[in-house]
Amino acid sequence: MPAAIEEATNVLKTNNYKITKQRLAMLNYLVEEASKKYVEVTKLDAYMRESFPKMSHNTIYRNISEFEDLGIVEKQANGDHQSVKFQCDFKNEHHHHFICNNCGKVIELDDCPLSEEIVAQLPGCKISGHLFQIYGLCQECQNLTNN
Amino acid sequence: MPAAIEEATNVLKTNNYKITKQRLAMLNYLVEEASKKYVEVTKLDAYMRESFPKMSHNTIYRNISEFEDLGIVEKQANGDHQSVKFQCDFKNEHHHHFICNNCGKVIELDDCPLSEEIVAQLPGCKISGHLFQIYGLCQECQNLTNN
DNA sequence: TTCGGTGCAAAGGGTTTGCAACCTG
DNA sequence: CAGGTTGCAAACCCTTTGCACCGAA
Repeated sequence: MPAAIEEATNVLKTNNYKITKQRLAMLNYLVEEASKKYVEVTKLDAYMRESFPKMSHNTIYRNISEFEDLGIVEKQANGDHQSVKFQCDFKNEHHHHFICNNCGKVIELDDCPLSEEIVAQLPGCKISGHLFQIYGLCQECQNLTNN
Repeated sequence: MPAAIEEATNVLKTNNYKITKQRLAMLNYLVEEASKKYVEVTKLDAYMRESFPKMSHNTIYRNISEFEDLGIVEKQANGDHQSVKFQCDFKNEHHHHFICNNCGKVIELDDCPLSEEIVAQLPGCKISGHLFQIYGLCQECQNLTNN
């Protein structure tokens, strides 16, 4: 069993969630397909139901939601679609991403742009979070579209 | 007629869109309610159909989409909801926002965090855009929730 | 054995579509 | 008057819900 999946199942166990075939199948897919890029939830749903025809939307969506609560998965609303990414480390380290518009690939950035000068522009505001993402085409996808 | 609406109708005319009662009603609402904050499209839809019971979803959603194409409106996907904000100046000046999680109020920031150091971390990538938003509670909403 | 997890099927909510009638320019 | 725009109603897609059965611990 890959380390990432073992980590994830430990998180589940620790939080009194049971390890089921369906959850393992979803984790497998996420580790394979969504470790370095965001995958649309609808694609995950379609894939799971193709591979395991009896699996229900119910199971898929509820588990994704639980994975999110546990920090196993990161969810974001990009355009009209919800996408998820497997959280390789569960340390919840603060980081930002470049995201390829074509393939969804993610590149982590070193810096966080939330400087003190910016905070100073928001007197009286209680800041609870922020979002910083860069969009574009990764090198591979540029090559593809040039052909 | 408020200047903002005149500006918007000019954009419409310039692009060969007709000025209809419905579009004016929507612009009015947007100028009133969505000039300094994001408003959920569903709220706009509900309000328009309450004020003008014969107005159809069709009209509302298509017009919002056209307004977006023309730069009259800014759309964003926040969580599960689509929200829109009226673009006060159509100059498409580059700026970022603090957005209040409670009332949707927007405060413009002076700085853009896309530095050269960050770009340098993405060799070979073609950057097409970026997003930087700070979330939290504005002063007014903090006071409300404390009561 | 127990209760959390699942499959099934149906409902729900937001958004889009097709088309005839309408109205702006 | 013509073609863009609208209203109506239904379809659509994604997601959630209710409930009886199942199976991990």
